[in-house]
Amino acid sequence: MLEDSGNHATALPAKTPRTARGRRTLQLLLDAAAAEFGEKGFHDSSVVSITSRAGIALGSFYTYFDSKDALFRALVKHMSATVRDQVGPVILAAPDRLSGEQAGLVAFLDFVREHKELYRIIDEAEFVDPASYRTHYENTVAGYVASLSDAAGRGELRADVDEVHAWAIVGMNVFLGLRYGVWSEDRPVADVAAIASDFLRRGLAR
Amino acid sequence: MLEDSGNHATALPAKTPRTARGRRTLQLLLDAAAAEFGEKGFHDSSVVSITSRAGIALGSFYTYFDSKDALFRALVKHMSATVRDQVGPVILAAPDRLSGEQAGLVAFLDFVREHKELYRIIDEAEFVDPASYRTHYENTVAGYVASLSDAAGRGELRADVDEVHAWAIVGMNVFLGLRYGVWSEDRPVADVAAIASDFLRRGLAR
DNA sequence: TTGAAACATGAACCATGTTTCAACTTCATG
DNA sequence: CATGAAGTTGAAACATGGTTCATGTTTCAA
Repeated sequence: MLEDSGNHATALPAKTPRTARGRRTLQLLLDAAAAEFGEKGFHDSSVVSITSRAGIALGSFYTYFDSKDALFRALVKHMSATVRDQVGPVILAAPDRLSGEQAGLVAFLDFVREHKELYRIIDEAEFVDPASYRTHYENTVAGYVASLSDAAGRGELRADVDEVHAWAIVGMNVFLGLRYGVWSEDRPVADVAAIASDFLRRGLAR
Repeated sequence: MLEDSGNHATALPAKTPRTARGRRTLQLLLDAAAAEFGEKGFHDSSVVSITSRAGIALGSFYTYFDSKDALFRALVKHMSATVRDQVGPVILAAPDRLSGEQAGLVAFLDFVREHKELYRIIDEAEFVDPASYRTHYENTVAGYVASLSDAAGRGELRADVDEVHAWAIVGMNVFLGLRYGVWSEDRPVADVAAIASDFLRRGLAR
């Protein structure tokens, strides 16, 4: 999925508001930006349009962010963390890694359907902020490698699990999210997850 | 992989050159654009920079393309077709679908390592030309669904292959290409393909 | 109540980059 | 080798949109 283990701290904007009014304005800005970037992408979005959508003045933007780039980066980290917080616990709660993966995929697809702007934003980070894009996936995969190794150690799956498997699974999940979450909802989330999970179960069986 | 079955015809620029000089200039432009877009992405690339890299005058650009967008679109279709032409035959030449997939992945990873700009360009199409991005992958998957069904019909793999499998495989290949083709060459192409292929073989076995 | 810090405003500034165009050169062909 | 079509040129027109700033308003602790 899309969770990573990046530091939460730097996800906050450089200029933390000190009053209730400030916090409200910041939230308006973040919501407007998520909608704007999700609809039009980074470059076709403008600070003018974001602030007008948020119902605040153009100049106020720079009270909260140093630049349009900084806002985008903050948003990427924020969404990245949100997905992780939504999906991570579901995987952990399962009795074993493989059924956890299935439950996690369900949670992920549900989340994506509720937040279709996720992909536009995360994917565009490849161009706006390449380093964090790469880090995002490397962290995600690192998490998979660790938990797959653990599961292998417990005898839940084949002993020779490899980093290649982890990248394959992440790629699979990302594309299933794009197709069955963002582009169309023509198949029930549970069905997609069941097929993917069965595929994975066989592929990783002892 | 990234091949699609889109029409070759529209991949050509609107203004086809009529002389040898024209064809040479067009090629200079396409090469310069691939390098430029690959390095800087669509928005940080400029027509000025592309033409200067190609060693031609700014104004000449509009002899060959109606706009910067049109050039980008032409390039996406061109690269898309190139990958398909490189990988497709390799898959076809194999004795069965599963070993074809392994050989195809090897060919794909080799190609990506030689053309690291591929991802920057194809992926950015999601923002510059969303319709063709989606079409690209839908066509790719449609090809997979067809050939997997055929293979299932021949008894090479499980009878209940689904579109979900195809999306999973495509996602897997895309991410393996990104990680082991573009980002790092720390593992031999053959090893990556062998692991992925074994994974797939088990997942799709009868 | 008060004053200093936080926040809000939007016109103006500024940098960048796409596209046009009219004058010019090279090419292909009868 | 003459002629029109194809291709070339780069300065200038044009458009866009990020960022700054001087001024005004609101908040909140003392």
